[in-house]
Amino acid sequence: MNSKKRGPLFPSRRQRRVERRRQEIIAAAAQIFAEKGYANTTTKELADAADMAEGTLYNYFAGKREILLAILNEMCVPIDALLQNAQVPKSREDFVRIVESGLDIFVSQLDFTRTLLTEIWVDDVILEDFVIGRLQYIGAAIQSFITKGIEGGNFRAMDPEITTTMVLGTFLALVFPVVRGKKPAPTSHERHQLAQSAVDLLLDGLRVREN
Amino acid sequence: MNSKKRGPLFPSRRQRRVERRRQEIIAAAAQIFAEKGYANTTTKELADAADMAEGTLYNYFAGKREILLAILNEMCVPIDALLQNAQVPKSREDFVRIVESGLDIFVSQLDFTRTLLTEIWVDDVILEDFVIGRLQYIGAAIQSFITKGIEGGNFRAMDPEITTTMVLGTFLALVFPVVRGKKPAPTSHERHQLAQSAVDLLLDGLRVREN
Amino acid sequence: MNSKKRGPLFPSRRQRRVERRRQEIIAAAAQIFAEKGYANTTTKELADAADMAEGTLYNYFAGKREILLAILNEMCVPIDALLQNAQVPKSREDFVRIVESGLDIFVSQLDFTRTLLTEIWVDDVILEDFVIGRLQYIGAAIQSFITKGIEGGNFRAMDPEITTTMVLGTFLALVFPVVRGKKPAPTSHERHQLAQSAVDLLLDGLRVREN
Amino acid sequence: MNSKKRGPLFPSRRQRRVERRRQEIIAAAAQIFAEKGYANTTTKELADAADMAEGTLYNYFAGKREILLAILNEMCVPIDALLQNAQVPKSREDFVRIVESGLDIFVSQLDFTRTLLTEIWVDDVILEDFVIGRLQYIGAAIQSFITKGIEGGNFRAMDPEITTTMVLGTFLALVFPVVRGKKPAPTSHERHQLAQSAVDLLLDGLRVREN
DNA sequence: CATGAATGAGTCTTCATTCAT
DNA sequence: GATGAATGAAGACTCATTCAT
Repeated sequence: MNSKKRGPLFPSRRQRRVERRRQEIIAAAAQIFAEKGYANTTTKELADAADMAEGTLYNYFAGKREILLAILNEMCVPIDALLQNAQVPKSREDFVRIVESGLDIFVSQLDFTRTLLTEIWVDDVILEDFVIGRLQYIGAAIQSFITKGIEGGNFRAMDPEITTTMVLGTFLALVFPVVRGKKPAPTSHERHQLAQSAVDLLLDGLRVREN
Repeated sequence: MNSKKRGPLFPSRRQRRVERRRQEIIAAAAQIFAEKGYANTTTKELADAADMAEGTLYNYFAGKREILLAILNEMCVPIDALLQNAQVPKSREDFVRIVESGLDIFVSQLDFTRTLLTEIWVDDVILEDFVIGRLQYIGAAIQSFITKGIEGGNFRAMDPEITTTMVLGTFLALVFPVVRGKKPAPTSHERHQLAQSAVDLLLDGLRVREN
Repeated sequence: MNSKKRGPLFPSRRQRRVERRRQEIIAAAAQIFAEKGYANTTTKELADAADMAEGTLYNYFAGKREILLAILNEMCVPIDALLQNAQVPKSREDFVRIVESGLDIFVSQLDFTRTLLTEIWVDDVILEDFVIGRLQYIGAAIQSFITKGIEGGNFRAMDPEITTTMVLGTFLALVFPVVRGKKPAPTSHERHQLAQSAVDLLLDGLRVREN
Repeated sequence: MNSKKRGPLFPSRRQRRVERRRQEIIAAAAQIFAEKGYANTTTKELADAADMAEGTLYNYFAGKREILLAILNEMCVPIDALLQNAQVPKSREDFVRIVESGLDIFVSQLDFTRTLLTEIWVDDVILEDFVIGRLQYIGAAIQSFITKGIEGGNFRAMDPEITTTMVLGTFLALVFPVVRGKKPAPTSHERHQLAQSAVDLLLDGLRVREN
């Protein structure tokens, strides 16, 4: 068996080294991309940030764009894990927990987040490959949650789509100032409170219950 | 009176022609910038889109970046008009009307909107000059609205900041799919309904009133 | 007879107007060329300096280069007059007078002088057409002057060529700081003294006559 | 000791290679600049002359202008060496030797000389940085030489300034035709004779000593 | 594998000249 | 004749990618 092309289950020492190097590049690149945007970043800057020569980058990635795609793939790993594990929420606590987990992910890898949020406005492929499917998945989950609530007599008969939009938008708006460096990243505790407030507001609204 | 340098109230024929030409360039450029982003757009493409030679652009703008800034300035005119005229909402209807007006503006100049939303992730100057001040203004207005509601006993004592975030985020999330061409622009009627739903959801929440 | 193309002896009113306009352009252009050099001057600057639109220049000159050539032609008129009138000097006074006249010409049209002196280092055609012939003419005159002096027993048997070089070089070095704005233009009186000193030095040298 | 950043005393192989390449570029560029002048030379021409791609130039110089400045700096090295070593001349032989050395320098790097002489008419910075100081230094030395001669009773009481001008001008006029390709570069022997003749003429003048 | 010099297509910008008004 | 907007070729400079060492 060719030791150079063993599968990922038993990576050779070299393969592990390669993988480590790729991670270093990805981390360094995410930071620069986050600061200046993909198009305004030169491969020289990437190489410097990763502390290697420009040519070396090309031993690990086919080109600048592949580094970007690798960053976004990397970022999707924890997100997809969350999406897979998360059940459709059955209680307010469930809901809070999921929102909080999302915040955790986005905040714990701010550079990746900003890189993604920057590119989706410009790059159709990225939007398609990394965002749309997941948004639809999330949207479906939320809608299912709402629909069940309506059927169970707990929720008013709101348009599920606008509700979904509201949840996602709130999420985005929470992240934006942090990503743009206009607010410090919230601590773990603050993230919990943010998630609670947001879910609370979503469920019960602003107005006083008159009864 | 010197007809060549009349003020803006009585623009000479030449000045009107220049202004018209600038508008043509701005409109054409906004479309391209929206499609590909500022950094990925060449001046050649701008010129082609405006149906003129590359050099001609420079008779009307000092450079590529000035075209971008002109676009954003242009976009801010109706926004600022709305912000100036809008009173702090006193009723649900007020609130709906303002949200609806905002949607009107963003949707009626989608290219400008997308150009702005694309650049704020990357360009600190643009974020600072075109967005932050206005967001603070809007945020202050919303907070004032909420605070009054709380004082009047109509609103629950929510953190005004998270509420503001929710409003703005919802707004952003409503616009995003349209800007990215994933949804058709809503009709005037749809915009009204969207505004109503969003305000309704914000005020009363998702849950059934139990009384 | 075609009144539009009458010869120069009886210029029509229009032709005089054209000539006047050309002179205005030439004077304005010489100033700019002197300041920034031909290559660094734009036609826009020429037009502004001549207080007309860019296109108008082309009604009077075939192009930017023709303006330059016209300047140099203009400058040659008084020079050629001097060269034609000046006799081979017969006395020290003759010599002083000629040098002084040369200084007069160069100083009285400094912009033209600087323009010429700037371009001869770069432009072979200009060097050939405007300078070389005249230098040779001057050189021949000086040599004739020297040769006669030698024959008459008044001058030592110096190599006439080096002497010519010395005269011309002195002339150039006198003009340089003025042209470059490092010294004010000498007054008429100063020019006379300069000419006297230079001729004196040339004739009798630096050393004390020991007899 | 870090072999990559050793000082100039022990340049690493890389540093030597870089320096060699810079010298190649400088030599090639000086030739082109001399032929066409700085402003009329394109970076493409520079690259072709140096037998490399346009972009490669920018690995060694920050821009076109830096190449020009490097040329002039290069040219100043031997000049400054001469100026530092040369004593104020005490004898005719001293004087001849210095003039001859100057001719050697200018003639041995004709392209540099022409480049310099071309730009000083147009470029104030270059005039200031590369010429004026050195001219003043030379002028002061000549004046000192003359003053001493006057005090020692050997020289007539000429205005030292005009004498300085004459020396420098002669020098310039000697160089001009060679620089402009109108005369072949003088051989070493000819340079010696030129220097002798010039100094001789300067000291004793043209006229026969009558005693 | 690492390096970084070399490459040259591509970018933004300038400007001499033309031409419709 | 006068104007100045339009033109587009050309220029200085950048940068992703390649490849010899």
